[in-house]
Amino acid sequence: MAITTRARSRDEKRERRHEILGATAALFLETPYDRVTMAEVARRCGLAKGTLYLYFRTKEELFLALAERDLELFFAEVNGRIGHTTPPGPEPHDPVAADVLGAEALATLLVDAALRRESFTRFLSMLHLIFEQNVGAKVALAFKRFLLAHVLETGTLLDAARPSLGEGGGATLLLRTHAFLIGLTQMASPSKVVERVLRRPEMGVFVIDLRKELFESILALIHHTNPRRNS
Amino acid sequence: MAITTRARSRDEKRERRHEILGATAALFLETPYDRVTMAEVARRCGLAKGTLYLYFRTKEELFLALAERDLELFFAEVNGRIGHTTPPGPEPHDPVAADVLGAEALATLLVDAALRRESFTRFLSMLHLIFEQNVGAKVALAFKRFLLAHVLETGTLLDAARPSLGEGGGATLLLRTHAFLIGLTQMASPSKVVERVLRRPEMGVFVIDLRKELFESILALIHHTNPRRNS
Amino acid sequence: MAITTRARSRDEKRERRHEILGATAALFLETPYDRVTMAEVARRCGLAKGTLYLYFRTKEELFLALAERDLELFFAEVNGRIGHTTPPGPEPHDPVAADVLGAEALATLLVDAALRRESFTRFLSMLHLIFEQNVGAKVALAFKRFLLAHVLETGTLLDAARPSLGEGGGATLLLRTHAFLIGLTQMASPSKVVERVLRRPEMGVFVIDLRKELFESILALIHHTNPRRNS
Amino acid sequence: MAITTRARSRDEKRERRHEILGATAALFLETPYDRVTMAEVARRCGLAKGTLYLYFRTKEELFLALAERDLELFFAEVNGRIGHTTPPGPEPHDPVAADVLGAEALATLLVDAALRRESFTRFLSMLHLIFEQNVGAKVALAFKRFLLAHVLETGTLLDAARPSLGEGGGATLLLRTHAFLIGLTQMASPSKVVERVLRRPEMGVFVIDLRKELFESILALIHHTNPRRNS
DNA sequence: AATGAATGAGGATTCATTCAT
DNA sequence: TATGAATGAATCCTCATTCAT
Repeated sequence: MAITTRARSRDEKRERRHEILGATAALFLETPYDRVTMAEVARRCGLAKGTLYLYFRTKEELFLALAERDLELFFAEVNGRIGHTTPPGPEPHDPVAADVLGAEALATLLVDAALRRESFTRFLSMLHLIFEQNVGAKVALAFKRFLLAHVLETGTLLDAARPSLGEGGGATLLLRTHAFLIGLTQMASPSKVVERVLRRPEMGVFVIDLRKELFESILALIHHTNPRRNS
Repeated sequence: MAITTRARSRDEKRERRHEILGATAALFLETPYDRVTMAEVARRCGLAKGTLYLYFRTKEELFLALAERDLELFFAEVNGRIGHTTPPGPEPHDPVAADVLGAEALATLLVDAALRRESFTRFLSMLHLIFEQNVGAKVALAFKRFLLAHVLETGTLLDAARPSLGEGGGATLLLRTHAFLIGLTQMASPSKVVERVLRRPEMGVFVIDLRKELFESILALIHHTNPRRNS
Repeated sequence: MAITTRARSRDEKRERRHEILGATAALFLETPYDRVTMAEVARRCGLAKGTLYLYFRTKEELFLALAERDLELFFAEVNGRIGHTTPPGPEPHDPVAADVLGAEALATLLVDAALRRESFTRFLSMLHLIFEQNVGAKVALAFKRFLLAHVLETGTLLDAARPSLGEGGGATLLLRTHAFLIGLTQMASPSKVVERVLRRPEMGVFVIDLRKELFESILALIHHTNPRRNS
Repeated sequence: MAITTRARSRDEKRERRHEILGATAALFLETPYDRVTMAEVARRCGLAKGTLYLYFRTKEELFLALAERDLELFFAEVNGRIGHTTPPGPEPHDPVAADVLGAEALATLLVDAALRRESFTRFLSMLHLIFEQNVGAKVALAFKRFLLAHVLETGTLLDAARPSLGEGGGATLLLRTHAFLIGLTQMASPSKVVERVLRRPEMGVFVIDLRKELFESILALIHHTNPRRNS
């Protein structure tokens, strides 16, 4: 696993950066955020601790970069699938003629994109924690700008594909999806201790089918975001 | 503020416990969870550090107790207001005859109860973090049982007051509300750094009116949880 | 060496503080400042690292406290010996009648006080280095005030004992002594490597008799500080 | 500023060495010694870190070389001005007939040479710190020999120009000047924190006019170094 | 019941130096 | 000669928890 070659070219460096992100993501899936140590990340990469700091200036920036990567994949998938939406067949449940994208299709799309990578949801719910730690204003700003650009872009695509969401409805839906995703994840991916507790039969109520819950809730949000729906 | 007397009787001890919880809550509202130290909690109470451990065996138990207290208040308020619901006047927007509790009234009720104490939402969103740290199985089980009892009880009350939620719909609605509340809180109560970033005009999209967002989303969930609604 | 008892009373704590200072001084005499680690200091005291931080908030404060202790002893000795100065016998070398304290006596006094503790001079020459590191404005201010008070007090005593120094001449002399002491110490107490180099016969010029150099230089300063001397 | 060409010839290499020294000096004037990093030095030169090590084997050697450069300039200036000393006019203040160089002229000369380059004094006071770190015996020896040669040479010139200093008095005066310079510099060029503290009105005693102090003290030393003076 | 001194494991980060290219 | 990616040792400080009084 030890890395013998030096990342000299721009591509090699990008590759190495990628490796670090990969190792971090893998580790993070096994361990809570503040138990993830830079030392262990380095060990997993076969790199020295100091080397990590050539690629990421702080632990927080490393995790932020990881979040960016996953967010990018998320938005890319959403965008891609909006583009490939099947033509506007008649859709009884959705009376607005221009809605290329049916409510259920949209919900499915968002759920799929959100749950494709297990790490994605964990990162989302860690973001605020990271921001409370050692993040400079500059980095925070850059991250939020990155997020903003994506939310606006994808939001606009959603608006176009489903006008019944209303002006800016796409962005709003994305944010609400985000919020719900965070909340559900925290309930659905419990710590070791809680997991054991939830195995007891009486705790069935707390055991959540993340996909199903997310789907139904997003569907509800989609319907509700359409103010004209019930008229 | 210094406490000089010993808490001898059961009541005095309960009282002291209460004081500790109050000080912790106040401190937690000013500081991120992992910056809240037992030393500072003790200082605020006018107690010695060691004394805290007479009342709570670990930091996590202290916070769990705090969460319990707030959850109890939350459920009490919800229960109380369900009980006082005005009689079943005709409600055009809600065709199910037996629904004593209108959708908007229910949403308002939940939002009010959730947002009454500022600390409540912060605790909810910290729960998973606490559980990932230093909580014994016993304590975790106790807490979840406590929560379960309340969810079932209040869920049943909701089912009765609004049959259109369907069997078990009340509990489900509570859990979904919980999830959404967590997610929204994290988005709506940013860290110092993020807060400054969000003051920029272009970041308006990310600035959230917690009450409004919560209300609309819960409303959507209520409507959607009622499968018979559109028939 | 391990410390088993807890320093409970005010006196015991003062004693423990003292022990820490002692261990630090001893260590500092063997090792350059930035090789002195808190871990080693703790080991020498038989204390845990964390315990040090109960008595000193940072490494810098520890060293500043050490400097204060030595400075206090220095000024105490100077003050004491000024007080005990022999009565104003006729002093051919020093024509100013009121000068209770002869030039050579004064120089001897200062040199003795300065060189009594080996650590003293090393601290003086480290002070600026410490201040360039991790010292808060508050602590810096406190230290300088402490120093100021002593310089003024002892300066005034000197003025009284030797009016020919002129108004404020005592304080000036102290500061110049300080400066010369720093410079000479750095030349006279070389590092291991330099020490070996200076053993070579040709390097004799660089080998300094600290006491003699200091004495002669201070004497020169005393004479010069007296503007009336050559009239 | 980036350096693109390779230094091939001996002259080009000398030139490059010079550039590195210049950049280091500039940086050192802004930053305390142990905050000066090789990385930053390299950045300022427009060179890679590794390249520095082609010219200087360690950080300490780099600083030592810098000190040498400044010392050479210092001695050159002193030597030059001794040579240009005005012929032995009658000098009332200095009765020794052969003294070509008046006491005040000599003091002025030394002060001018010492304070011409701001970096000089800072280097002097850093020397001991550097020697306590990572300097090999060989390098230390070389440096001390360099210094020795200059001290002896200039000392001899001084002895000749001012016989009243006594045999070897020139060298002694140089060393004492050195010592005083070091001490005063540390008192007169405080760190950021201390600087702010010293702005307070009550701290006036500690604010030093380096040139004036140095001049007066050197003058005192000159007078005192002349044992025949008062006969 | 209350105290608070003592503990000590734990982790991020820096930076001089090396060496493969 | 020049590069700069990689190294990894080295260290300060925090803080939940314990336990002797």
